[in-house]
Amino acid sequence: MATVEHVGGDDPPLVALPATAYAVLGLLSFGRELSGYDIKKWADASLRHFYWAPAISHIYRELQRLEQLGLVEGHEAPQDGLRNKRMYRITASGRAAVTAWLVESPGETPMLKHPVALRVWLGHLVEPDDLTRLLSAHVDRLRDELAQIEASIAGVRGDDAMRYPAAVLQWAKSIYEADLTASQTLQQSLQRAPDARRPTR
Amino acid sequence: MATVEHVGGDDPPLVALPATAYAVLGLLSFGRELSGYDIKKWADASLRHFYWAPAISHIYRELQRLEQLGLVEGHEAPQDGLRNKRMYRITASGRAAVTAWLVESPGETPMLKHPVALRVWLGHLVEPDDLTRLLSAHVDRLRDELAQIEASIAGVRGDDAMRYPAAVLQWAKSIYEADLTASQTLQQSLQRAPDARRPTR
DNA sequence: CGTTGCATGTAAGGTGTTACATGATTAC
DNA sequence: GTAATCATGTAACACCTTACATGCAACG
Repeated sequence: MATVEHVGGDDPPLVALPATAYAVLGLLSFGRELSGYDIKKWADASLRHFYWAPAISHIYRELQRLEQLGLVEGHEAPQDGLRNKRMYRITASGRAAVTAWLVESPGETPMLKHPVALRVWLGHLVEPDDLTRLLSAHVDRLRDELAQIEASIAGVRGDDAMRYPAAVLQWAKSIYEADLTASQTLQQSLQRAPDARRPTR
Repeated sequence: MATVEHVGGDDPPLVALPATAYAVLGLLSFGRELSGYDIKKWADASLRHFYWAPAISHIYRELQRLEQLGLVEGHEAPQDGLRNKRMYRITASGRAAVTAWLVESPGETPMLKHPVALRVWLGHLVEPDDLTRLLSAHVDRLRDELAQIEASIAGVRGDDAMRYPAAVLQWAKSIYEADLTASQTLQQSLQRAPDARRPTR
């Protein structure tokens, strides 16, 4: 991967990168200059809820790669007192690359990696009480996450390009709400019909 | 990682393994002997919907590691005409390890990696029609997945330990249904309030 | 007669993580 | 004074995937 292939008329270049690289490029496609640190914060507030919670070190390496490929441009921005920032902006070919990826790549299947579900799935190995506690903690965490999503929605500037991020956060909110109610239902159904025997332990 | 640490009274040993290793161990904890191939099929029919869709090669390597750690035991099972199967069963210390992990490890946060959401989030880069088509395709895929989940639920044997897998599949069904309705709502909301200007492209 | 299913495994390499190094400023 | 925030980056390494190698049986 990470090789640049010229396809068809030699322009625009189609770049084979992982989806997460396009996510970083996408964050820069809203027009503002961002530092690696800015990207991390924005990703944590927004992208995290439906796509990715990147490690900060990973973002820095991704930005280096994207710069080598000419998809972003970085420059030092002196900060008084503080350490210099390195600010990045997307290039024309970067913008073309994300757009091409969006249109051409046939969207992979979504994936849900839910450790709580995995634990309940293995419920026969633990005491029923353990599951109840697990699900309660999960519901609490969901309430937290829902509050954060609402804060992110409130924080979105009302301009044009931001319509889509706002709409997706709204969609994400529905998903987490569904998780919340389904988890409560699950908890109740496990209590209502408790095991006759001891768990196989 | 993958080192065995003895904690406290030297028994049971606490094993530091990735969650996916415990998923494989968990599949074996239902008591039946399974081959790598069996595990792959079962994971694809069940685990995939809420946790993991492992590569078959990964499963084979994971089983090797688990055997070296003494958490599973494998033996050759001659098949007439066909290639030999290598069947695995969980050991007592394997069962102790999964159970300890379930009880002690404080469940990581779930993660949702949703390429469709990412694309809609970047909606300002594409034509509105592209998003409509994307969401339609997504809804179709969801209907497929829901049908598969229902098939898996129907295929679950009605015995004792299988209560939990059935309950989790039911939970997963709710999540996918929520995705379906939220995606339809999203699609409509994007059509109802179309962009005044051309997309910034 | 080609594809799909059954069945196992190795090799190579990309993706993404944690740990570490560094250092100023602000808040408790 | 100690923690948190701002800010960037390297090194090491674990995780997991794709590609490849192999081969029989059954279905259309």
